[in-house]
Amino acid sequence: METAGGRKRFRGTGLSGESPVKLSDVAALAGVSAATASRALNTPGKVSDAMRDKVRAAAATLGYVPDAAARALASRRSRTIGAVVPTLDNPIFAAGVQGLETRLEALGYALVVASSDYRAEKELRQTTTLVERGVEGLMFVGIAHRPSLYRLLETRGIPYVSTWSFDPSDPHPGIGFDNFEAASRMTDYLLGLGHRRFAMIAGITRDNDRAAARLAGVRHVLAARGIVLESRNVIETPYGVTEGRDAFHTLLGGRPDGRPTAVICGNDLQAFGALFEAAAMGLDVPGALSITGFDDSVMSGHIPPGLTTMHVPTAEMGQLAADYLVNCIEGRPVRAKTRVEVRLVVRGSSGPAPR
Amino acid sequence: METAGGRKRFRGTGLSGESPVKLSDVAALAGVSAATASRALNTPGKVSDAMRDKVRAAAATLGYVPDAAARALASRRSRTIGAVVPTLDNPIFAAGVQGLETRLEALGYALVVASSDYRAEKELRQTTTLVERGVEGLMFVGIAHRPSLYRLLETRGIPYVSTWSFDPSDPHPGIGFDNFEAASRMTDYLLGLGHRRFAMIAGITRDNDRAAARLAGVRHVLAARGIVLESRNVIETPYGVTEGRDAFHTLLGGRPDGRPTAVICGNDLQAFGALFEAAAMGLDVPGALSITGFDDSVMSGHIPPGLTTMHVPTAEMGQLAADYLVNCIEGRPVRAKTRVEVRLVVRGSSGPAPR
DNA sequence: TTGTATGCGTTATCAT
DNA sequence: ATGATAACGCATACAA
Repeated sequence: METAGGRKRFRGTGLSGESPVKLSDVAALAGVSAATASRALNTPGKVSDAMRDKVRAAAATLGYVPDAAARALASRRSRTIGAVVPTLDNPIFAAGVQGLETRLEALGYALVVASSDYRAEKELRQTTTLVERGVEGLMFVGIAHRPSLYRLLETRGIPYVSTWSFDPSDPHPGIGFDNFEAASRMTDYLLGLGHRRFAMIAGITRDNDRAAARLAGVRHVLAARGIVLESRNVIETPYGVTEGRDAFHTLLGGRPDGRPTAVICGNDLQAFGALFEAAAMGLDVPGALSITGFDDSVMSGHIPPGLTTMHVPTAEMGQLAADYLVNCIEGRPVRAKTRVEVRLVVRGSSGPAPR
Repeated sequence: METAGGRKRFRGTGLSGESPVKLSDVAALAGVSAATASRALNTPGKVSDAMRDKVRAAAATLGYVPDAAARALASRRSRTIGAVVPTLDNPIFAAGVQGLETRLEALGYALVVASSDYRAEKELRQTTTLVERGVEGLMFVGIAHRPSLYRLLETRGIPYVSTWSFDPSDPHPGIGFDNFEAASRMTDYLLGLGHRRFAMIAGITRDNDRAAARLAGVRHVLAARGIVLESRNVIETPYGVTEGRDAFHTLLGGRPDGRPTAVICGNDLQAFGALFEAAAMGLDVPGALSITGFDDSVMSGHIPPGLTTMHVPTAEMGQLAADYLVNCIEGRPVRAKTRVEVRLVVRGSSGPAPR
């Protein structure tokens, strides 16, 4: 099966040759068997010191780079984990992925990312391709996933974690916080300030349990006080500054009386938009009304008058996700559900209700 | 070589069994050979329609998921490309990665990301691990890389592109713009407004050609007009709002006379910081001085009084990088160097120099 | 069009 | 401690 004339060339893609130096070459140069070379490189403890050095030297001089595919096939380990996030365009998720990557890197794992565009269906597809690609663990955002996603993972015994949401009643592993409770806390805070007329600029709740829980949390607390969040005072719109701005305008425009005195936003971007539009409309914040955000992104503390928001430890969740997954993979004990701390950060955008 | 009693169990990591359904199982169920099953799944055109359907049905009922490692080993194709960026914490890079991922997804490739933390040494390490992991192409940010990085890639014939920088004299493939020229243009604009006293808040120039080129561009244009950018008027600091704010304070603080009338920032985050600090210091922008940014991030158009900045098509660069790499990999013709358009966006933060 | 046989580079199992 | 050798699951050149 030898091509006439010698070695077969690898030119599968018409590109110049990839490094043909394989483990057996290293072994040959070192004058040992491939098995020993493999051991010397991967489990140095299992060979003599002289052996180890000899093989390492040979590998170095040859510029040997192991083939991950072959290694994965033989060992059934890819040392790769996947993350499926709504989008990296939201800095909040980007930060989480950064935290995940940093930790994984330290643990010797690579990270492959895919985006779902906030759609459960696409999330499922992306997950499938990641699984095909042999990831050993997966991180998701939120807990609202297609049932078949869980089936796929559980069938194959692939560890996974949801982040951003913590729900004791959810049977799946997760690292996050209770969005409902956090939103409730925010609402309580505003009620304590004397606000009674509320509006909410929420994220799109479909396929997004965080957005839904935040809206529900606000509704719940208000209802408990006998305050109904009328539908005309709730706008669902994508997370974004422009969207927040438009929503705020719609909410407050042409309604001199009965205006809300507190506008709760589903995330900081929307809140920034609300803040900007309020300024454009000549509405004093927090004098005429209070505006709050969610996530505590970098700008929150800087934008005048400072955005009252809920701090979320995004990078930490990513890091914890990395630890959780790697521990699972490597057979160490893990806690299936971890709750992270969120913290209400009061800044200038909120204040006592105008009387 | 059959373990007594039957099938061997895969329990390499102590986890529950991964899907034992392999291509040969599908083939068996369909009553064909593995080769045909492979063809039916991967190159449907090469088998009869009946065959195709039969195999697909079998694969579906068995829940077959191909093993990427085996496939990669046999085909010498991983259908994975890598990206090494300074950090995803900078939304600008996150957006680029998002553009890359979206396009790759459409092209049937997966993306593995790694971060360099703005350090060339780490970038090299990360690249090496990505290469070991079998990526077929690589995207980088900037053109200042370790020489051995290029050697590694060229030795193995792995396609790569740099983004964010365009330098005709650089012999490597790239998609980006001329940071020097862009910074020059910004400076020209300010000169045209009558400014003569300049300061710059630059990014850390070490290992960062973009930051260095932007600073150099400003210096060059000013020098051509006989204006020297004194060192006390230049601060190198990490990209960030707080850093920009601090730098601005240092630059403008305790110097009532001879103050710069134009502060050019290396990126938008720094410019936001400058803007906020100016407000805090009671300095009117653009009345007392002009402030400019770079990148045109989402907030630029919203933050009062609007940030004059250089628009950079981040997502587009990511998308073009995807196209470039995939075309290389699949043997299609490519243009090694692509220049993208940047555009000066004039907003409220800049205006005529105070007399 | 379909089947057969081999090889991909590494790890792991068994001897020695 | 080291060596021989069989998987690992799939793709592909070649034969039919």
